[in-house]
Amino acid sequence: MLDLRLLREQPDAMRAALERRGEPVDIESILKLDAEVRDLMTRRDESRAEQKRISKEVPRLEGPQREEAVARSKQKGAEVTECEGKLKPLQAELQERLLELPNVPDPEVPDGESAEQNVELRRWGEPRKESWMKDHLALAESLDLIDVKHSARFAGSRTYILKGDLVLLELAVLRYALDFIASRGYVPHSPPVMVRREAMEGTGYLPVGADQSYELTRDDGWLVGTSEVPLTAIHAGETLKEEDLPLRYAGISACWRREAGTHGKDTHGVYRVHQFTKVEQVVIGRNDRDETLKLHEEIVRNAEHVLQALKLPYRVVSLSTGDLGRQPAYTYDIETWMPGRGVYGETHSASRYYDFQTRRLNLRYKQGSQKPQFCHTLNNTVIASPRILVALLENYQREDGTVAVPDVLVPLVGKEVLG
RNA sequence: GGAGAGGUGCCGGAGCGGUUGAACGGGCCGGUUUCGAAAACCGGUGUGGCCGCAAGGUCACCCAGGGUUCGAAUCCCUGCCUCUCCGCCA
Repeated sequence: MLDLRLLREQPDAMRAALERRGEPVDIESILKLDAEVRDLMTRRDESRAEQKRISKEVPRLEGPQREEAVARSKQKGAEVTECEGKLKPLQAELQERLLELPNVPDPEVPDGESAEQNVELRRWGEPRKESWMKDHLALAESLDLIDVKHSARFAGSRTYILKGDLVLLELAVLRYALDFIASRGYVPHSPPVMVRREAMEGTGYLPVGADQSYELTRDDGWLVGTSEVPLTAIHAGETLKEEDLPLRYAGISACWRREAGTHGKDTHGVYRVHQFTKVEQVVIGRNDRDETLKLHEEIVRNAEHVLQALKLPYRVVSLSTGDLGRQPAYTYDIETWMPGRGVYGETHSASRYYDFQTRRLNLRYKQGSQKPQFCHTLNNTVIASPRILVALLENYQREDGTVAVPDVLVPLVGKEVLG
């Protein structure tokens, strides 16, 4: 959520910044609503102040004087009720409109209409693509490591069954990622993946984007698409102590995505699925842009470190305004080389939000007697499976049709070759 | 699923219809005292909205949302959460 004060004070600059996302933004009608709301609030408060004054007199009065005071107080009460009747729907609408606005892209975000205009920042490793290489599904099926035919029958599209050694590899890579991120001071959390509306709304996944999440209709609940949601919501409504920041959290959880609007896209194998497991890093920091930029670099480098340990070639790109999600102000994606696809595929997404999420969550901090301020938030993937398995299988396959286990995972898998 | 108890400020804990933003104790901050510290004593100690250059004014907030009343932390209803007991089940 954006700062209403900023919208009031510099509407033109805000509109221009938001419209870089390629959609027209109607700030005027929001400001009009805001003005009406404030006017009604003033009138409401004045009536209520008068009513309070009168009703304090009541116990000291008797007879007709008392009757008269009660009547006047009642009159003021009616005015209050009238103002509130008008105020409520307007406030609800204003809140709704504010929740619908996306974040302001940072000036550094490259202009663009889509992922085509994302800017590559750096590459690591040597991408390999040999003629004998298979894609991950053909490879895994030949080794009996993935079964999508049976899962489709009883669980639907975009589902999968990992089997045999691949289960060990998945657990190993998740464990490796968790151990690594914990060693960097990120406290591991295994959070609920079923959360209330407020947590989804507070992190920006609602109301816009509701069609991307699974809603539990019998109960008040939503399945999260990432543990960013529960981890960022942990301290919602609290005022943290400045000296405790930044909080570095890691989450491991199941993640659920409806993938609405992606029919026919990435349908092969387990690249794009409805349920997956992810180790995530979340940072809750001070309202300090320089520090936030440093933390952003930190979480990207953390992920790069894991990919380098796994010896997977990757590149880092800066998302353009056309590819940037609604909540982040800036996002780096890390794309890992996938020989089967012959391209780099997105495996990580590292975003900074500034105070966009914390305004929604009412998550603040303060130092001593200073005024509370909204925290900044950031997050990034550490490892997401099965997508990372696509990269591991395809990059580690050998000409004889077997798959090697990355050195750093051998102790965790308990073997050097899959199959 | 059934029965009961309860949710008050940083913490503990009063208040149960009017002058209570909230007694009292603890914590924390500042001061007095001290060579220094402890103890003691004195003072201070929430957040948000609106108006205002400011000083300040005003409204709201005692889990949340409704209601009763001239007036609610206090009464009523609903929801959420916690605890105890019973049932059921991993």
